[in-house]
Amino acid sequence: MEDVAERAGVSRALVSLVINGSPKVSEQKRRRVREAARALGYRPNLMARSLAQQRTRIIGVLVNDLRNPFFAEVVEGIEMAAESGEFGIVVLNGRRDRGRELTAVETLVQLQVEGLALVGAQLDGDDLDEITDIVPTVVVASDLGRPVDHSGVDTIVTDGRRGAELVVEHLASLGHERILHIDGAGNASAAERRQGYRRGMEAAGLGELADVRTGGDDEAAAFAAIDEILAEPAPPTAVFAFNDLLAAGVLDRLDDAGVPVPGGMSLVGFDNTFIAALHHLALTTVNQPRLTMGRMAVDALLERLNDGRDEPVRHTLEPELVVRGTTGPPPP
Amino acid sequence: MEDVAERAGVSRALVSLVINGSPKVSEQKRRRVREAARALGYRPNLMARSLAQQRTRIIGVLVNDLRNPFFAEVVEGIEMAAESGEFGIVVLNGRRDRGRELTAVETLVQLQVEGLALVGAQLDGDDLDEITDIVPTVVVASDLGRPVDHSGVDTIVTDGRRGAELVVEHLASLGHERILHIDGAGNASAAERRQGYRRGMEAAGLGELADVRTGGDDEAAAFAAIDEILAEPAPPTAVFAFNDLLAAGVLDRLDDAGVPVPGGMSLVGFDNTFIAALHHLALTTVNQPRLTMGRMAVDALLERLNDGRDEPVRHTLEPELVVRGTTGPPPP
DNA sequence: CCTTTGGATTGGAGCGCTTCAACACTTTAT
DNA sequence: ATAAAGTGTTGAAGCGCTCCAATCCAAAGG
Repeated sequence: MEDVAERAGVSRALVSLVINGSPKVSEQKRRRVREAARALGYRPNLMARSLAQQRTRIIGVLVNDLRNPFFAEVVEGIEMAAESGEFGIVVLNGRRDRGRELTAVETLVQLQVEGLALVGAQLDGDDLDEITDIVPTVVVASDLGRPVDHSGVDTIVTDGRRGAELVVEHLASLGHERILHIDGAGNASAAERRQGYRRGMEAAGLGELADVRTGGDDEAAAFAAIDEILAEPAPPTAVFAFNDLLAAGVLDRLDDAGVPVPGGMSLVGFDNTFIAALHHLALTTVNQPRLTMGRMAVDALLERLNDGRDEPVRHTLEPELVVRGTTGPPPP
Repeated sequence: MEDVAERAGVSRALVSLVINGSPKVSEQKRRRVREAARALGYRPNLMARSLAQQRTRIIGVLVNDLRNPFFAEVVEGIEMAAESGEFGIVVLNGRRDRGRELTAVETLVQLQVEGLALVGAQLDGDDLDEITDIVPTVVVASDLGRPVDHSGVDTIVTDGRRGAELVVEHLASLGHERILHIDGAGNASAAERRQGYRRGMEAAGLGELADVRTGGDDEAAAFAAIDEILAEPAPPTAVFAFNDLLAAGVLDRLDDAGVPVPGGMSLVGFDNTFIAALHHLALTTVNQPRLTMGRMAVDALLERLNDGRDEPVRHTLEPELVVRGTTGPPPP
């Protein structure tokens, strides 16, 4: 910067003004500074700028698992919204490991991000106790354990309970009774969907038959559960899997075992990722508006940052059942 | 930091030493500083630290498209390797837009990243002219236009030419002659695969029948091309798609049109993403070792950063044909 | 006893930028 | 003509940290 100033015959302060597009700089000097900067290949140092300016214009994003297309799309939504709000984002990947999530959040805070978006994070309220009154936080696609007492935290979720209920209603209306749920284990939104499943079963008068097996959040997690149920005397006629990835694993395993879908078994996923839409899978699933969720997350942060809102906000989006080819009437 | 120092009854310098784990601090003061830091909820400011230290220990990653599981996994490989090399990464998403890629690279440079990894980037040598002698750069899963004259750039690729040849060999050996390639349009590695396809066709004595249509890099891009060829008098008996996502789109469209696969048409993808492995797709494809590519990319950067290497290096990994269920003999 | 030695601690300069009060120079109003 | 009100520009302080040279202190050596 020094060099640019010298070459343009002005002060460092003036260079700063030009770089930041201040209106009160004469056209002539502006041109000269621009030219000098180009000639010297000058690039402002973002670290120094942030330090001096006491703000970074960065939103930190912690994502549960980048390989899951669902999360990847939420992140894209966040990115697009951040961009139009003149913010950059830094994405850190928890890679399905809670410990890593914790250190990632710490890193983001130290990076002085102005807002924090946790996408599908496994962290709970206690983990975030200190954090949330340092930096505005929004939790997307999952939920903290204790909803109300974190006034610094906003929440954007699809109603997983309702989503699960829709699934059960759909299956029950097709005539299914033994409907099994393979859950998301410790996953962030697993509890909610389990709960919705149970309620749905009860509402359908099938409370007695409710049965939940431990799954996880990727294809492999489904294998054990499927092997198990197929070995039982009275296997279910329908399976509701925690998410699309898991459902894909179920589908593979059923295929291995020679069980036709939906002829021998109906199957439903969750998320409506692009995988579900592939004709050869044609997975019945529950849609979550991913881009919208991302956008709303950023909006929530921006309201705090720009408009000074300070009470927590919670947006619950409506899930939507998407019926495709993996559900049908139970076998006779 | 000031406050911590005061509370612990030491100087700011000593606090710095403790935070950075210097060995020459008495056990007693170390404890007192630690305690004061905890009590005050002190968090070091990474920006200030980087500025003072004149290094960030950050590797910048620019990725073509986060929604493509192939790239997402390469990034995971990079992340894991960076972590064990004591580096952090900052991921920016080009979202399939070359202009955005350009500004993303600029942002990363201004962020003072110590190394730059471009994953599937569309940028070419000219775009990177200035950049590469500011910061060590590695190009992964794609290729710059001019290979040799960028001494600051390393390259990690799977041999796309060979991969495409393998595909054609496979199809030809099954008896196919009218083998069509739906390409990746302007995509980074599209040219290479086109070339391999052409070579393969010639080697198989099918040079005359070589036919390339414009595709893209996601499912939707395939639709027009498929509609087009199905309307022709002598449609191909096999399609080689630029990547798995595109192949999935092809599969859907063929399904719509009632063309059985592989009975009526054989289909091959590229990348061997998890989608290809789904039983219901069972896509024949070409494997790229994604995690390995990510790791090698970081290794290349680290060699420059830590060991001072300064000649360019190029690692070409061997692709591997993965035969699944979408290829078979041509219809009679 | 004084000097060395070496480990522990500190003051202060400096990293590259922003920003604010102060200044210099024009233009306009009086 | 002079004061008032802009316009452009600049010097210098300060952002939160690191790190070097200087200092301090206690133990060891002469």
